[in-house]
Amino acid sequence: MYFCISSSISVPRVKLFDEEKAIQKAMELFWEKGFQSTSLSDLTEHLGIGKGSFYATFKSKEVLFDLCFNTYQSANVPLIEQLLASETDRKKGLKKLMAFNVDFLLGNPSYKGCFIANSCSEVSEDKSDLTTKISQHYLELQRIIQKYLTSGGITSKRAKCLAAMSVTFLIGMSQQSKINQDRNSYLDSIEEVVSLLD
Amino acid sequence: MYFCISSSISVPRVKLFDEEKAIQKAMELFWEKGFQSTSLSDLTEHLGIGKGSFYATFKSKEVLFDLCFNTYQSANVPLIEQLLASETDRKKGLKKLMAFNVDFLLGNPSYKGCFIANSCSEVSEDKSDLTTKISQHYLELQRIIQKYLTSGGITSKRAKCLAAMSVTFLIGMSQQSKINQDRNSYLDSIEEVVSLLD
DNA sequence: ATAATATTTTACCAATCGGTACAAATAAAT
DNA sequence: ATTTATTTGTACCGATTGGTAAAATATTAT
Repeated sequence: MYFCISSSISVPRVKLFDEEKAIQKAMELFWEKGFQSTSLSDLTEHLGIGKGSFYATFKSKEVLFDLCFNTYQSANVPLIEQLLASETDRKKGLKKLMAFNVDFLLGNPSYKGCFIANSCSEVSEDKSDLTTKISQHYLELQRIIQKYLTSGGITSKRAKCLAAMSVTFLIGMSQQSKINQDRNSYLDSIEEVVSLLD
Repeated sequence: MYFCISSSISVPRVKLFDEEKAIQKAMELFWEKGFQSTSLSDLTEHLGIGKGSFYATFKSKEVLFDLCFNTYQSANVPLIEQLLASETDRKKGLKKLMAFNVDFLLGNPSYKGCFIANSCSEVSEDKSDLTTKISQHYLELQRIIQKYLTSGGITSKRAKCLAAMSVTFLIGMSQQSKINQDRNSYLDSIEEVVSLLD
């Protein structure tokens, strides 16, 4: 005698596309075109899936954008920390970070700036959550740089100012890189900025 | 004896709305929302005119945007030149320019950054003319600052670097101001930047 | 093979997009 | 007041927007 409690459970077909890779692709598209200018058609076409699959896996365009934001952020922050940790000389470290940013911005020919810096242009009165996410990202970035400088012997107050200034400068390069791709000019500017650590 | 060639010329009604003021209003709207996110309905509603009048006076949304760009630019460049000219001490002058920019960015509660810096986010592969316009604006701004510094005794090479760095920093503040309105933080950063002139 | 179940495609939704055509309204000159 | 030129508001255009519903498809367990 069997106690067969709802025995007929069938496991159906598995997902045919890799969700992680889809987010990655979506991120690249949002990165290149921005949130507003990226249409559902753009997304489904670029991801190679239909609308039904899109809304079945990601609830909406905004939710997917949020996922992309998180993906970008969680990939870049450790990169920055690691980059700074690899250089004990504080001036060289900050310079390396900024030069890396230039390579990052001018590396691919699409000139799409930085995903998060670009997102500053997508904020509106009804997207306060995005605003806070961006804000917190830059606060974290500033905190990382500040900590790096203070641990190098710079006073806390000055390190905070220099870190804030660096973040602003990095954002500036991100935005300006869409217009001006003069690599040497950026490197010269960086040289000036880091000379503040002399 | 008269030579009356086509005598029956009637002068019709005059325009009912001030085109200049309309451009001004449109500029504020584009400034606040960006080009893409500003719809024709937004424009006609905000300008208080119908669609017919809109396309009769301005050929298209893009043409109007171009007019707004020119208006903004031709209003701001002289302001910057005048501001620098009013201060002989170079460090104080640069500081005044940047502090003015902070006031400008944080002055109104809409947090809409700088019209031109915002426009960097509107460029796409089919808008190369906008790209060049923005590029030329920043080159001019850089040239103004560079000239200001060289005439103050700074070497040409260094003045160029400092000017480029200043422009990047100004763009950074413009973009960041949409997210972070910590006025004192910006002022501290400015203090660091201008200390390069010591 | 068949049943079960998740996925994907297709068709469709109302709303809005930028832009056009045209008739009604209006003001100046006669 | 009529004519004339021009601007104006209204209606409308096809295309596209983000999003939904359900039918069709594919895959696995039985």
